[in-house]
Amino acid sequence: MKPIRPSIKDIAAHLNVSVTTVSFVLNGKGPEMRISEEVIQKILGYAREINYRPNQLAQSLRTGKTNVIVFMVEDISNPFFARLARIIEVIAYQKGYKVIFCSNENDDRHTGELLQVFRDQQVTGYIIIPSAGAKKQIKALLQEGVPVILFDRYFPELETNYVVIDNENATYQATKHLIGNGYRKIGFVTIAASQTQMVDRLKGYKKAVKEAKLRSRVLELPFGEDASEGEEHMRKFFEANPDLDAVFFATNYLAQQGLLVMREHFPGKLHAWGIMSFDDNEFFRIHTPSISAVAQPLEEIGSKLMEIMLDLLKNEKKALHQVVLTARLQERDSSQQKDVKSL
Amino acid sequence: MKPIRPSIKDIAAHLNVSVTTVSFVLNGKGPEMRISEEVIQKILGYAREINYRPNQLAQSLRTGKTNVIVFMVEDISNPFFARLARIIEVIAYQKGYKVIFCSNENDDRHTGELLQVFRDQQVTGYIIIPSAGAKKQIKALLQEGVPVILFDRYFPELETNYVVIDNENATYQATKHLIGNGYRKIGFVTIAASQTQMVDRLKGYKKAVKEAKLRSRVLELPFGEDASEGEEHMRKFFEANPDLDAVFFATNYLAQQGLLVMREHFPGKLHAWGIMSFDDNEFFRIHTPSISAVAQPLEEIGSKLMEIMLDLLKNEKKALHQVVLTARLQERDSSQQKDVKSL
DNA sequence: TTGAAAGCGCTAACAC
DNA sequence: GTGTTAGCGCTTTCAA
Repeated sequence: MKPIRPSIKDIAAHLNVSVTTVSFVLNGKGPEMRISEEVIQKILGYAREINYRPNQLAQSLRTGKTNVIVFMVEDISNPFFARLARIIEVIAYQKGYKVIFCSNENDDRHTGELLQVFRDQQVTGYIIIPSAGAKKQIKALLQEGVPVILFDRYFPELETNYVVIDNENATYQATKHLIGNGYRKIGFVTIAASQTQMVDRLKGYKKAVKEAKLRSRVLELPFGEDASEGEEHMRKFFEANPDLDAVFFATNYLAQQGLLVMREHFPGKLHAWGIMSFDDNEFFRIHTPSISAVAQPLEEIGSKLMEIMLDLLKNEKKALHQVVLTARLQERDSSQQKDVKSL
Repeated sequence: MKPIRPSIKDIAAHLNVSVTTVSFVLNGKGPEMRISEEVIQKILGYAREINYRPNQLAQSLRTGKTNVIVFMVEDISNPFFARLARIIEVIAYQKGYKVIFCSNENDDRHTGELLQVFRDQQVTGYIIIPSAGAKKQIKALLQEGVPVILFDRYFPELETNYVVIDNENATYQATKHLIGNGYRKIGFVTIAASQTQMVDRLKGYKKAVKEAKLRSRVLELPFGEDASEGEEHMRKFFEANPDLDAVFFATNYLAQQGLLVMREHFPGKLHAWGIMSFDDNEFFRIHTPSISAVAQPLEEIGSKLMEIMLDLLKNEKKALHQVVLTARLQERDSSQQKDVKSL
């Protein structure tokens, strides 16, 4: 039933030329190999006629290139990653690459296992958000010489390509924005993690608070907690700090949990407090009050990642690309002038 | 620099056995082929020692099986699809399959192009949300004999595997719930599409409304509009129907757009109207008022899809799996008893 | 200018 | 029980 797909051999046989000639022509090396125009046209024409499509498996086996790019994130169902995936996908398919995606759940063992699988698959390139302790695995990958790009965070000690945003400056500016709008007792909710991006965000907050001679009030949630535990911690933190007048969530899921806590336990604060989140989100526009956020430039991150990837794939001598992009502060109602808000 | 990966041949050479023996043993056919326990252990031991991993490309070229499953949805950045992707992913990797995902943008040409690419890649199985006019492409795929499962919607005229939910009954029940809670003038916002799931949702709404001897008020947005056009249409619809006391959005992104419109142009209605959405969402819990929704059983859909896929992959004689799952009504504040609400 | 042939790593029919 | 060998479909060196 399954129609036998024509192979290069069939073409050669039909046209009374050798497979070599066909292969050369099909790979655009006809002119280079000085194959006669007549033969070239004959082959191209027939290939089109029978709708010839090369067997990519065979091609890959031979060349060692699979044209598959892995996109590994913490959790593909996180809207931030999902939207990025979408952007990467579009560019990759345009350029003839396929994307395999996967979630490492921020777990080192899982990261290692997945990378093992992909190595077996001879994956062509990697775009990775590394889990906290994945330095060794990443290093091993680098040593194989395959293109690897980290993003969102990176290992300063490792000479890798990466695309990140200026987390420190972004939180610094956003915190200053809150201060500028009259907030003085700003809580910062983050997770206890040594990952560069979280460290930098905390740094930015502390810098702004210190400059304004305010006291920093940080809640560091234990790493790896589930949502309900996090919510419980936040509830206690808000309770223990009744004088807070603003809160800054260091990631979008922390904001999500925090908003829920506020809604359920401190409904009054929802409109009284200044609220700021890292990572923007469609729903922050819809929420009442609408939530101000540090918006990562998703399009830019995605296209930069692919631009670098394509460059690494093309050029034998691999340059080092380390890109820091600027985030944008999306001001909304939740961070409006304090006095105006509390009216 | 790149360490040469040991091949089956290396093992054979090192152990003074033939590649056949090695191949059999490694594929667990040792006992079947009555290869001596001693040789089996020797091969297994050495393979483990040098950390042998088969070249999957060669394996695939030979067997024609790639162990790659395609997961094609409208838009992977839609949270509904992203969460489903996550569920599929976990199961697939556990079973030794890889998942390639892609978005067809609900566009037939795009669907066709993607399928072409995957056919070239010798993809092992397909899980697809078909775009509206993709019947022909799906049919072609079926004829190749590869496992195909549709979900979310399907083509009744095509004998395919599918996993869907009982859209009609779900909207019927949800509409009855609104009616039961005192709402009488319920608008239904949907898109003009012939896709089974949208047709069924509208049907369910109409049935409930008719049974209650109420008038149906439907806004059918033109297919393929962008968000801002949709919002404009909704604004006009709400304006033209000032007596509405509830609104039912037929998809999560329509709800998203609608909530924004209400927030910006009819803030009073946000608390006065009954609101219901199809497809649940984390943010519906956080929203004020929290939004009631018809929740699709994501876990169940995902595991059912993979269960069917694994069955199709395993069994030569392929059974037909047509599964209809039940959605769950998630009642929240936005659909509370009308009189209670308007207090 | 074109063709023959080796071989990528693996499977499996067939031979011994 | 184990080995020989012919491919899977393609690229590429070498020879003509």
